[in-house]
Amino acid sequence: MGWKIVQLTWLTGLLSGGVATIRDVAKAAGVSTATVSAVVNESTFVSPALRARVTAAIASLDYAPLSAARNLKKGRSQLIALVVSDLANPFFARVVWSAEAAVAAWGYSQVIFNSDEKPDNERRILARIRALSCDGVLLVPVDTRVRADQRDPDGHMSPMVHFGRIADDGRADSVTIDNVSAAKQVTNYLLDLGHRSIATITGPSHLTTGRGRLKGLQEAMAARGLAPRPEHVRSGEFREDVAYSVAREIIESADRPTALYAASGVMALGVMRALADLGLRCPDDISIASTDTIPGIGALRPRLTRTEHPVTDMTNEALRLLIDRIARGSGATPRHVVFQPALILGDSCSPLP
Amino acid sequence: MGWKIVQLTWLTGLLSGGVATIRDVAKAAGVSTATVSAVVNESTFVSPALRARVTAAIASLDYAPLSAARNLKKGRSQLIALVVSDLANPFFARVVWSAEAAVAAWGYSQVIFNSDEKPDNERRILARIRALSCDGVLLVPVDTRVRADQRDPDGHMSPMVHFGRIADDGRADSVTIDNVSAAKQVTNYLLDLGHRSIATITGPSHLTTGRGRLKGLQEAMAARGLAPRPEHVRSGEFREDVAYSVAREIIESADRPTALYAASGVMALGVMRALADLGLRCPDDISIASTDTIPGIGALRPRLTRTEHPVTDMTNEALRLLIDRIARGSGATPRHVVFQPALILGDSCSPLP
DNA sequence: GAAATATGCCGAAACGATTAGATCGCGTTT
DNA sequence: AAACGCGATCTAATCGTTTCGGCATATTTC
Repeated sequence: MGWKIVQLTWLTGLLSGGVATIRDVAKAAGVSTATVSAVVNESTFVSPALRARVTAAIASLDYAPLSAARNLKKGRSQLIALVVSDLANPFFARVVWSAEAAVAAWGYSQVIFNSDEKPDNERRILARIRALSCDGVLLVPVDTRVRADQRDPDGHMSPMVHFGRIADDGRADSVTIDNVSAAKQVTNYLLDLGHRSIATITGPSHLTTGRGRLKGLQEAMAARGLAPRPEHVRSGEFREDVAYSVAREIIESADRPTALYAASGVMALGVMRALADLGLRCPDDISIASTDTIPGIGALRPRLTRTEHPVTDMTNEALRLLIDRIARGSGATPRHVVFQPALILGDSCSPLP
Repeated sequence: MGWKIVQLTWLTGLLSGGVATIRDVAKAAGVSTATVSAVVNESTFVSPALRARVTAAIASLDYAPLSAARNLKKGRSQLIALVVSDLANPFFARVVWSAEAAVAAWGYSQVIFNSDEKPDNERRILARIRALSCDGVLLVPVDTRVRADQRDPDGHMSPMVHFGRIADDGRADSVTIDNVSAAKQVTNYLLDLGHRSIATITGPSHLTTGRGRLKGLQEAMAARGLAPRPEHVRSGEFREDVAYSVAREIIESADRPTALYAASGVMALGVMRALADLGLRCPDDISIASTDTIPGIGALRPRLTRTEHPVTDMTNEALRLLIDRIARGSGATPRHVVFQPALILGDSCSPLP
């Protein structure tokens, strides 16, 4: 029972400055650091008696293992990086929200980065992520080029899943939405309503999201022997203000379309605002539909007809892939999971006589 | 010039498995690890010749210092935790966005947590933050009780700034909005329009935000010898669905108020949706005003009259306080910065005849 | 009852960086 | 010319944890 004596000494250890270390705990409990570690990590069997002493010591010292030290030894950081292309976009805010829960559920913590659609930022961020030695990366890619700098010396890539967009020639795992299908669903709905003059405000053509949604619209129209008028096809950043001004142009132009397809939620908002400012009514003057949604869209009248992304499912799946990739290494061939959007009918589109 | 020989050996070091370490670089450049460290950190003067060799070695080995090791030695993690109370709320999504930029500007990275307004979650998160040994915490507090577990052995608190709400008896630095003033500005505006029957849907009374906004409304009315009817004062979580159902109740009740003050942006959305569903028009049937906004509110018609928070300024200031606290330790007395909200006039309120 | 095998715990060497203190040249001063 | 100072670099200890190998002690096996 010699440990009762040393038990008195931990107080000095505690008072002598910083936070309690595993050595303080070991001393207080009268055991070795190996035993404390075993108790903390439940790695090997420890007798109930010692376990109790250690647990008590941990509690009284308010000890918590320092992750920096643990990470150094284990070579992991318990960190997963989420790099989104536009944090101001409610869609990605939603992703952050979903991802936080999923990441926490897997025992990791989530570091957030915003590339703001700028390749330079993306590069900086990826370097930073590497410096932090995050265990995995969830990336909404901005730069479509091959990202050689993210490859490790063996030529493999560090654990990374692309989200929402495909880049790097599909060499990374990815979770995306079927953009073509989304646009097709919306376009077919509009065509079924009798619309023939359909305009679209879509995203940048260098992104699979922008390209795919435009392609879907074109294919759906082509299937009925139609095509959008060139001046009715406009692409630009996925931003509310961009959509606002483009919508004004389109609507004020000589041949106003009868329907307008906005390729994202924030764009739809911009379009609606343009309409309101122009004193036009939807769907009486023009039908509006979109892909992707934004929170609070429920308060908007008319109710927007749109396709919605299963964001939570997509995020969970992305994280599953990432965890898997972390566990299994970079050997396996990349997997690409594509989700299907669902058409939500509102009353922002009216049939054409 | 003996280092040319060893230069050939770094390849073996590289091929022999993992990522390059500072020792590999040192060997490749024919210098000591101390010199490499000096070059990397620009801590002491290194001659141009050596610096060049080291830089070249770093580049060819694609070396990046392992933060886990660096953090262990330096006792810092380069991480700042942001704990928000509801990631689903666009207001906090906005905070995350602003904070990301500010945090990055200070050279830190941002770890996100969502307490979801649950004290238990908050406790878990704070423990996690401690384990990660984040250098600082930006916290939207949920639990108003004293957080003893966040105090270090000296009885001081770890660097932490409260955001949006005050808790822990104001022992931590804080950045908040003047909630009373916000509610007063809105209420006075409504009163000036002639409204006398003003209802409010406000936040939980245990939060300074909920309490303050109610207090502002009451004080503004009291200043004119008025008071809201008890059944017109409803408090609940800051959520869209809560506001929706409460709004329906209030509006469908016998004595419908002529104006309704929603204490937050999402609540205002819920109210607007309730109005739309009930087939009522704003401001003809009832005037609506709120505090705090949500992105995309610009598309909403009528334009909402509201007070807005200078979110970016608030976030920047919070981070400034936090950095300061990190640098200066926990000795200094806590500072509390209060921002003033601005009244934005829309057309969701009409004068009463 | 001795040998072989488990069991429970400890000692000490890593992990990869930083940094105080030691060392080594080399130009200045006296 | 000897002593000195100083700047540039290196050596080695250190941060707090995990973990491998070893060592008693307890249990089984013949």
